[in-house]
Amino acid sequence: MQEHKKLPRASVLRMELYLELLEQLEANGQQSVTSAELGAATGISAVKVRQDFFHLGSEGKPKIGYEVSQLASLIRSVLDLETPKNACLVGLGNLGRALAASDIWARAGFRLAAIFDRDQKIIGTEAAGVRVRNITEFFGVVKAEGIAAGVITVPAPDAQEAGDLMVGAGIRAIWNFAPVTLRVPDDVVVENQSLAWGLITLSYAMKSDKDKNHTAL
Amino acid sequence: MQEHKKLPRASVLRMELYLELLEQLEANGQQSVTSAELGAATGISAVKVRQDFFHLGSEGKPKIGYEVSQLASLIRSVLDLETPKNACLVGLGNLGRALAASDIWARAGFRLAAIFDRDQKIIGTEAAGVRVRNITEFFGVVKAEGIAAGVITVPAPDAQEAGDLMVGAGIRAIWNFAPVTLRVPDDVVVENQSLAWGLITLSYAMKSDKDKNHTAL
DNA sequence: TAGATTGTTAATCGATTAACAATC
DNA sequence: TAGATTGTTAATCGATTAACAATC
Repeated sequence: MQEHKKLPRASVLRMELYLELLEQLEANGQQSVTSAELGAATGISAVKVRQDFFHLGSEGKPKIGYEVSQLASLIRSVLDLETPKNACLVGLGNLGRALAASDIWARAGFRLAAIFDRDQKIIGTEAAGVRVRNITEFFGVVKAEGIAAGVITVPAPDAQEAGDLMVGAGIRAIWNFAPVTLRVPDDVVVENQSLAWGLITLSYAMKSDKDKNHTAL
Repeated sequence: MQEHKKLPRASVLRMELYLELLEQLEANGQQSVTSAELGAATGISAVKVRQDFFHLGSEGKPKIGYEVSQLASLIRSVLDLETPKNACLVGLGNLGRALAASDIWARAGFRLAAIFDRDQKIIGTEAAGVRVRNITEFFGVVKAEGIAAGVITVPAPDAQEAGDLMVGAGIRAIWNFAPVTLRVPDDVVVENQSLAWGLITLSYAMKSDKDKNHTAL
C-alpha cells in the first residue's frame, strides 16, 4: 500500500460509480468483490479498477478481492463525503431548482444551506425546503451559516459577478454552470460544468459517424 | 492548414467557450481576434487556443489573428451545430424539466422532439411546449419524428432499460445522466454526465486544501 | 526590414494499459 | 503446491506546453 498522495481527476470521477455499486452489493449482503467483478459491473477495465484502488491506498487481498464495506468506507473517507459542508446556490432558474431538489448534496456530504436570487418574484419563495434570499444578504448569510462552497447557476453574463461575491465572502470552492471561465484567486477551486457539453459532443460524434458511413460506401 | 481528422475531446469541450465569445465579438462588430486575446478572455492559454484551431483546420493570419465570423462558422460547421437533429428525453423529473427548458438544444443544433415518462400523472402534460408521451409509444414516435439522439434522465436503476429502448429504436447517440455505465453496442455513442461530479470533486479538493493548511502549520 | 503572430513539430506531462512479481 | 488475484513498476497513448520556423 502506498501513502495516498493525490488522486488523478479521472480517478475521482470514477469513484462515484464504484461507490454506487459497492453500496448495492453491501445492501445485498455481499462481503467481498474482485476487480474483475467491479469492472464488469461498471464497464471499467479491471486493471483501471485496481490502479484506482492502488491510488486510493488499496486494501484488497489476492484471491479474495476487496472487502465491500471497507472499500466503500475508504472511498467515502478519501473523498471526504461524510464531513458536513455547507453550500449555497446563486440563481434559482430551472437548473438551480433541479439541483436544489436532487440528492447529490447528501451523497457528497453537503447541505444546501442557502439559495440566493435577485428577482423579487422569487425571493421569499422556497425550493427544496430552503428559503430564497435576496442576493444583497449574501455576505451576512455566508458568514452566519458557515458556507464553504458556492454553486453558480445564473446566466453567463452574471456568472463573474456571482463568483466575485463568493470569493469576497471567503468561499474557496465554486461549482460553475455558466459557460464562462471565472477569474478567481489561485487558492479558489473552480469546478466547471456546462450543460451543453453533452449535446455538443454528441453533435460532433454524430457527424463523424455520418462521415465514416459515407467513406465506407 | 492540416486536413481535419479528429478533434481531441478536451478540444471539443473548449469550443463552446470560444464560440460564446466569438459571437459576442461578432455582435460588437469586432472583425478579427488574436489567440492571445481569445486566451485572455476565456482563461485558456494562447498556445492551447492556437493548437485547438490548428486541429480545427486553422484560418488565422500572422499579425492579424483570426477573422471572427469566419472562425465562428468554422467551429459551428466542424461540430455540426447547425444541422437540425431531433432528440428525445426520457424521464421528466426536475433535471429533465430543466434540460427541456434550457437553450442548449438550439445552440447545438438539436430540436427536443419528444419527451417520455411512465408516470400517468405526468403523461399528457407539457414541458417547454412539448407534450409528454407514454413510454409505451416510444418506438412509434422515434420512427415518426426521425429521432436520432436520446437523453436519459431517469433514476439510476431504470437507466439501462431506457438505454435498451433507445438502442432498440435505432438511436445511435445517447446522453446519459444516470451514474451507471450503459451497456450498448459498439456503434452507439454514449456521453455520460453525472450531476454529482462537481460536488464530489469539490469535496475532495476542499479536503486536500484543509490537509495542505494543516501541513503548513 | 523588424516585429508580431500564426502554424507546426518536438518535449513534457499525466492517464491508461500492459506486464509481471508478490501473496494468499 | 498450483491457481487466482492483487500491488506495483514500466510502456504506451493522448493532451498540454514549449520551441521555433513561416509569414504577414
